[in-house]
Amino acid sequence: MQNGAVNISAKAEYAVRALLVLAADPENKAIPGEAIARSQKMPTKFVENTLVELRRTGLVASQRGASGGFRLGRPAAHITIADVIRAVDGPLAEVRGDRPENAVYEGPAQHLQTVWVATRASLRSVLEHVTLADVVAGKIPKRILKLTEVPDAWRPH
Amino acid sequence: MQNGAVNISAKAEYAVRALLVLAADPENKAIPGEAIARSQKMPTKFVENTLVELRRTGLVASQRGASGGFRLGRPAAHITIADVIRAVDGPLAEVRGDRPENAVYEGPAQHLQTVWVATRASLRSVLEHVTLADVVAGKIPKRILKLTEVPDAWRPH
DNA sequence: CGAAACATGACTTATATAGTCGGGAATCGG
DNA sequence: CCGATTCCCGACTATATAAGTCATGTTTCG
Repeated sequence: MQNGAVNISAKAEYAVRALLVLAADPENKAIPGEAIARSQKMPTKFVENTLVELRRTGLVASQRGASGGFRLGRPAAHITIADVIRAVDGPLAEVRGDRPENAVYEGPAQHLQTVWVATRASLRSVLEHVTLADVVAGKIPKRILKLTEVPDAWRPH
Repeated sequence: MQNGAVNISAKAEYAVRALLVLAADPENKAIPGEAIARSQKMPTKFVENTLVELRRTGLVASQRGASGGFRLGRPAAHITIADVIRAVDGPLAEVRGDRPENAVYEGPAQHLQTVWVATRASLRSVLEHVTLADVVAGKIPKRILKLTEVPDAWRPH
């Protein structure tokens, strides 16, 4: 009972922050892995390894050699936070290691599946609708900002 | 990259299902751990251990000896899914093992914290508003049901 | 008293997480 | 074409969590 039910892993968090650094360059020029990691005070090799993984999924492009580095694979406005998290951590939401739609129950738990599906849907409604460009510009979509304005949204429950 | 970013653990899922069995009894009489586990085909000892944990948090009450068992600690309409998950898995949402409000960033990642807080808020908006009684009765709040009606809500993305 | 049932803690096994490390392969600048 | 830069790849480690199992003790009803 140490980890929360939802846990954005270190790897996923680093990945998002690294891509935000790339997204912040309007010319999308190559930036070395070490510079990316240093600018956000993240563990260099770990982040580099993760960036290479992201290249395989096409989210970033890379160039070797002197004056090489990483750049975004497509415009920052077309990469959502969900895209990044899925690329490094797999499906957004699972129940007992399986997808919510496969969680089928009997008896009094019958309708629990609906709750899990709704949970995933609510996650998607946030993470699939914020792009890297949004975060860099500080322009979070209004509907999502509103969620942070409910009483106690910034406090533990 | 085996586990999704959000993972309802086996323990949490068993806990919810066990409490649903209790919630389904309108007289709230004591039900033995073994009967609870068997009725939902869950591992007996594991579930029993979890129920004892839930007793410590007050969500269930227990009685030893012959004709003993477990019963809900308060009305099913006053226990939300979030209550159960928190009791067994801790905080609903964390980022790199810490609470979202503590995730503070510099530079282009500055506004990322807002995204994490919104994510937690959206989770809460579902899990804190469905009670055990709702699930047993199959009466999921309309606002939440609506989430499951968006296109592809029941399909992997 | 004896059977039923909760209570507790130790134990096991497997997997995931969060990294580090070393060397190889490409590429650019001079 | 040489050498510095930088990505690329795989192996390795340590720690923790997850998901159970098991043995034993303690209450309590009938």
